Amino acid sequence: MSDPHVAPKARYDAALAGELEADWQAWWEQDGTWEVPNPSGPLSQGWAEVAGRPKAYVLDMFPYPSGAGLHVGHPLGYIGTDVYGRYLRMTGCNVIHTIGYDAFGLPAEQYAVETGQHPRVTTEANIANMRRQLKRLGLAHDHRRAVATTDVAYVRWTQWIFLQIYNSWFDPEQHRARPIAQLEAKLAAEPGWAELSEADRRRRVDGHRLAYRANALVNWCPGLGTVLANEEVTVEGRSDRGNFPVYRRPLTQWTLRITAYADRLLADLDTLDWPEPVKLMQRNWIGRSTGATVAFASPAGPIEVFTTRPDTLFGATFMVLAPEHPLVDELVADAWPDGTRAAWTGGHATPAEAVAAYRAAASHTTDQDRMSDQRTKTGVFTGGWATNPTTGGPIPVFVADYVLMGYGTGAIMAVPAQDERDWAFAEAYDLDIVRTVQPPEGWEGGAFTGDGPAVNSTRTALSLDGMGVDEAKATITAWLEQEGRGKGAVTYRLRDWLFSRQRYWGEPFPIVYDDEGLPVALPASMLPVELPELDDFAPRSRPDNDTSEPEPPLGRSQEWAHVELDLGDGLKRYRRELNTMPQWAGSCWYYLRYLDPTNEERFVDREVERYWMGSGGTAGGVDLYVGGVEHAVLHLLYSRFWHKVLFDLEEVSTPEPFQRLFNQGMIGAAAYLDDRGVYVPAAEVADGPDGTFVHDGQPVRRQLGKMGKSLKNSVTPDEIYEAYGADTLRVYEMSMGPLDMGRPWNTRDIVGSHRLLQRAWRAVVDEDTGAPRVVDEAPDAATAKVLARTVAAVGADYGALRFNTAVAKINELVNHLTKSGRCDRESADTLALLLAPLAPHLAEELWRRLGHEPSVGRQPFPVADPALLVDDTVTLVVQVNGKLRDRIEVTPQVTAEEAEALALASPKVQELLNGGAPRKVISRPPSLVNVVL
RNA sequence: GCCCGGGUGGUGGAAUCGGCAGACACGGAGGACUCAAAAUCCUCUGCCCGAGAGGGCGUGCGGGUUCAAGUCCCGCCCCGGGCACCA
Repeated sequence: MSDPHVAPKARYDAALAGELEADWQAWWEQDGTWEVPNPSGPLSQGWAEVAGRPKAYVLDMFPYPSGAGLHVGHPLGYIGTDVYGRYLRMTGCNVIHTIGYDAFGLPAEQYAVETGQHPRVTTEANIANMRRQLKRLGLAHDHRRAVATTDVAYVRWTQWIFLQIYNSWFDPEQHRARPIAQLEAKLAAEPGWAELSEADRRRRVDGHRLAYRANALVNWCPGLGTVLANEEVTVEGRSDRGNFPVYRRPLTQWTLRITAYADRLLADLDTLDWPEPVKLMQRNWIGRSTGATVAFASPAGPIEVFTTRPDTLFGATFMVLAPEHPLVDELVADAWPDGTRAAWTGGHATPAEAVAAYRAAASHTTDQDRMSDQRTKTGVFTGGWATNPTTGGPIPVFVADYVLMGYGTGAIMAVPAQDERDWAFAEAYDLDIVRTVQPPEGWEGGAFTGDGPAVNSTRTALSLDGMGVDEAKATITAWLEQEGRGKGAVTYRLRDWLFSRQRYWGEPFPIVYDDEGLPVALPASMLPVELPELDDFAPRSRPDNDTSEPEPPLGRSQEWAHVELDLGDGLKRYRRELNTMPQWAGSCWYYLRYLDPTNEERFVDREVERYWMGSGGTAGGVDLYVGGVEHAVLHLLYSRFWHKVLFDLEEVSTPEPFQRLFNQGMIGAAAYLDDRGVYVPAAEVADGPDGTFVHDGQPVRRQLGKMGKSLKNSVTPDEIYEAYGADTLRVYEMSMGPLDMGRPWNTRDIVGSHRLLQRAWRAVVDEDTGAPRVVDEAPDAATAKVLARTVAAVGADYGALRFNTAVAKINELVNHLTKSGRCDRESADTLALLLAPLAPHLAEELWRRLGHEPSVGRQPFPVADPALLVDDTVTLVVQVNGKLRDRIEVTPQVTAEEAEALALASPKVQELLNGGAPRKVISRPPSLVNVVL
């Protein structure tokens, strides 16, 4: 007796999907289906077959191997690039695609501090788990090329690139980096060089390198014995972990001279096919401002300011210095001078007292707080006066934290009439306001920042009155230059890149210090510099009042920190650099290592790099780079900077790394809170009445946002693999909406994608026997048309990353085949080919059962017969006054006159015309006629 | 506050060039098959009025341009993301 509960044995369900997905993944692996050859070197086997094809470099932003593993939001981009890469391969491209791991970083180190487990151990375990989860998706990656930034062989070349940067300087004349030896030769020819000591010469040269040491403020937390990242510091200025006080203190840090490249980083954005918002963010981040520097005379010497509005100089009625500005101490007067107004003193007896109190308060204010808007302006008078160079009159000098030491010169001339912040400060502190730009009639606001004729701007030989802003700027700048009081200048918001971290789990610097304390670069032959083994990763806690130098974890290993080396002048003792590089270092160049992952001679072979990064008439580089918009600035800017240095040094062939960038959206999810504000498992929430939500009989509140463990709304790919298989997950994620838009995850909807694959399977394969059920006949006329339309549309959609509409078109084809109840061979073959990029395991299986040799992924993508794309008749829409009134089937060749006649003859139109004549007829054959009454 | 996205049925979304709004899917309703159910297949499914034929309304809100607006322009509202008190 047969059990009626058992489904047909060859039905495409989760079990069968899981089985054939495992089989095909094993087959691909063994066959090397997705391995792609290089033009030369160890990976060049099979090159001859593909040499003539166009190349395509498809790249994902690589993941951090977190211990939490993946949720279904993570692989969205990876599936997108996989479908795209598979499609390109089927259209004849030589596609390179793989994925690696950005594996240095804080979480592994913190875990090590807590458990004593070596970060390498946890990192490798996490990578293994993530690799398993990703492999299950069936991505067409060349796994031979996968690298992790923590691989010793990879670290070696990260260090090597650092050495290239270190051993370079930026030549402002040629506007590019050049080897440091060329600078040395140039300096040696200058007078006075011979008199310098050896150490002074080195200091001179070091001052020009692209990697240099400078003092920078760090978040030092004695209680934890470590330096903290900004995100580890609370708004109250205490440590996230342990709630210890955190102090901003200067520390000698490695810094990369990215500002030298500001202009090129800005200009070359125009050559890139990137989303405009990302370009805009980079432009704003670089923040180029043009204006002038102006020197104001003061008893403490000239105070230099930068302004974008030199035309308003006559209206500068006071100056403001940042609390950290070095001239503040010299400006502070012994007593409040004559002319000091009550509001200026902050209630203190002397300027010194007032400034000291203000500075103390400012040092407790966090950056975040200082940057927050709408905060009332605070400040205090220094008791010092400066001279406005145009009017010659004295103006008071204030200290206020709305001026930042890190931007411009750390000092401003305040022009309240034309600057909103200065206006607010002037109002609060009873300062003079002089308009130098005439606001429009009826202006009632405060500061006027727009264009208008200059007023109140005349003094003996100089007058700006009546000029517009641009003319006034040019005139005053020329005057400043002539008087030697200033000159035209460009300032950037971009600052040099702080490149060292007081961490264990990062790349050690290939730098040692000699007995004079000067840095010496190790030769490339001594790379890699490996991390010392430590047993205890926990930093030593110190008392709060401890002011000794923070010591990075690498200092823990004394035998590592001190070495005896022969660096060309005999065996000597050196002290190693104890800082490590930031996580950004490894992610700056991984796309180059994918190209040539095992090369021991170079970071990437020249010929291999030229081939894969080569340009098709554009700036060149990676053909498609997909990742989250959260990397719009830092990673993408740092990476472009490294690439440009390597380009200048002729190590890579293109000026830009990523020709085309695409930001995939984030998969969000609903989280639910009960009336106590506690998250309840989202999977257990049911719909209540009137759009409300219920958990366990109690109403709960919905909150849309990210997916996360703590929000109790995480869905892992593993549960979806289990319930439907990987192909269903792929199809679902691609069908949810446009790839670049965020969208909520909804497990309920997946079944639709599963049913699509089931129906496709059922159209081709007999569910009872597993044999193909195709008829060896040509498709009927209607089917042939549907096929052609689908092929054309799906191909276009794949190529344009419109996967959601591609899925819809395939759905229509499958619906047609299901409805016709008959599947001819051409339809079946075509269906398998169309599905190959999207649902590759199912497509391989259909292809094999249809009697073909694998792999379907190596077949050419179908091309539609253009004759079948032309319809015999089209629907002519007939509107009266813009409203749809009738539809008429016409030939596509219908003329405007014919269409108009047909429309007017329509009974509907006749009825509405009611014997009269239309006022006007718009005829747009063959799609539309609009009759205007 | 500024900058960038977005707002279309019960839900996710489609409409790529100013020309039929709502493709496709989820959910829902009904039917076929079945002893019954699951699965599958078929039909319907924006809202309102109407027995029906049909009619009216409809893409966040208010205006405008146009023969014609989801799409273009002006002014608002709401949601999401980003940020720099940048002189």
